[in-house]
Amino acid sequence: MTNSYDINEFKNPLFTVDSVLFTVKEDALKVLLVKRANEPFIGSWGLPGGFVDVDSDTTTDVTALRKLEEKTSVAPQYLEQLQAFSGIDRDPRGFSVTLVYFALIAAQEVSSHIETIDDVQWIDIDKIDSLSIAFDHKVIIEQAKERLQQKALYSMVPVYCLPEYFTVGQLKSVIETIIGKTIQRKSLIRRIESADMFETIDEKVKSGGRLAQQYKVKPGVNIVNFERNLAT
Amino acid sequence: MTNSYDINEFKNPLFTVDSVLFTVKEDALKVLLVKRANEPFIGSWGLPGGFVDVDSDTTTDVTALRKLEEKTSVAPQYLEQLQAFSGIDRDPRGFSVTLVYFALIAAQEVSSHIETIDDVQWIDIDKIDSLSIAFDHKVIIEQAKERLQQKALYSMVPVYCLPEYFTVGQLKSVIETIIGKTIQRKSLIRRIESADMFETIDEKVKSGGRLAQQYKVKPGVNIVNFERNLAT
DNA sequence: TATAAATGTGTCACAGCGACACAATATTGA
DNA sequence: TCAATATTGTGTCGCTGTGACACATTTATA
Repeated sequence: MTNSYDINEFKNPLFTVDSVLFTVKEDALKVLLVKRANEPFIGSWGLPGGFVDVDSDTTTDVTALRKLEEKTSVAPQYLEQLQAFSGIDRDPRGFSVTLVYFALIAAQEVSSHIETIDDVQWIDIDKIDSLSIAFDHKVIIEQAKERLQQKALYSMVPVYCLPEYFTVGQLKSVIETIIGKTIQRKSLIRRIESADMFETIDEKVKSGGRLAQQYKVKPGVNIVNFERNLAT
Repeated sequence: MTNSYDINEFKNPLFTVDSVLFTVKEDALKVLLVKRANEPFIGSWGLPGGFVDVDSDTTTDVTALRKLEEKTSVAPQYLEQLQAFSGIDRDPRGFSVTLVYFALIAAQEVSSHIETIDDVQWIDIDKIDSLSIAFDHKVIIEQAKERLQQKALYSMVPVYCLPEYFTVGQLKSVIETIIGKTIQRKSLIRRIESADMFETIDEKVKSGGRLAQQYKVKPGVNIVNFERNLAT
């Protein structure tokens, strides 16, 4: 009934899973890149990823998480599928497909681990152009950036670049770094209050001026999409 | 330099490309389904799709188009990637990945061809639940529907369910069928005028009342995304 | 010729964002 | 001690785009 042998498998495309892991650090949007240890493109920077382990990975989501954890030692706070990139030319070994994920994490969560390694680095998104990047990963990163920027206009995803407790000022700063424009504090507060996805923390925190209210994401809550974009 | 032999290829996941082709016909949202001629799920309805032909397909987009044209004899007016679905259990032959596309076409473009065949049919989206559908295609169709509904709220994609020339009334009807709610004619006209993606046609057309203005999509124009959603 | 049916227009209310003034509360330095 | 400064938080006005709805326009039909 199930053919363990399939005529098409001979020419199955090469299939990999890669992730574009973003964070905001030092007021800049950064991407996690890995110095490639294997051919092709050995020595170039590329996205963290690899082949599916069909014996242990139950889905490609698991593959993406596994590969990210190998490089960062922690799971990202946000993960979603971006898009698949395919083509006859993008890999010298033949027709290939990369399923790309788009992930977010707070810089603090990984920085201590990253700093001890020199083949895994946070690269400033504005410096990608001047680097030699493997495969079509430069294009992929660009598309992931655009998706993140879009999402920042109509959803609260940027909170996943922040630690568990955060202030309005921190979130405002992260959003502004992502979209490359300033936004109104007032508009952000209105959204935080109407979204109903955050809890206020009793203890306030120093911030250079008046003590700031802290928030955290309500456990198990879904990301809210607003019906309107912020200023373009 | 290029290894024609790769250790991982032995356990490469099964990779296919499927499409959810929508149209609006008789005031209902329909999906093109195909009666499966092969195992697994022989005899069940499933999405049109299949394996990549790595010798002739330059990208998976081409695969999706090729498979759709085999069933409808024409190319869809709109095609975009939806998402990949993967898992160890979704195909009895083992770990598999389906890259799913989401496509739109005017019913008139295909109806004459479809009607002569009985293993390819437009199925009403509300009747999917009561059918036996192959693989996880029921879930996939549901997700594609949600994406289409979202897009209908902030973009003009629904025009691709209409013939070249269309009226405001026709577009209004198609949108309402997709999202399952009524919208304001006035709001739609405002969007048509501000989007700058349509040309008016001199010749007006009968519509049961006053003659209706006709529109067509400007050649080579991109779909406009509005900054605000229609009523939810 | 009146009625029905659809198209097209004018206008008001409402929601949410932008802008900005201003109040509140912390730190810092003279 | 107190003014200057910095950041947070609030109040409010204007603008834009959608919803709602009335009304005018144009066609077919009885």
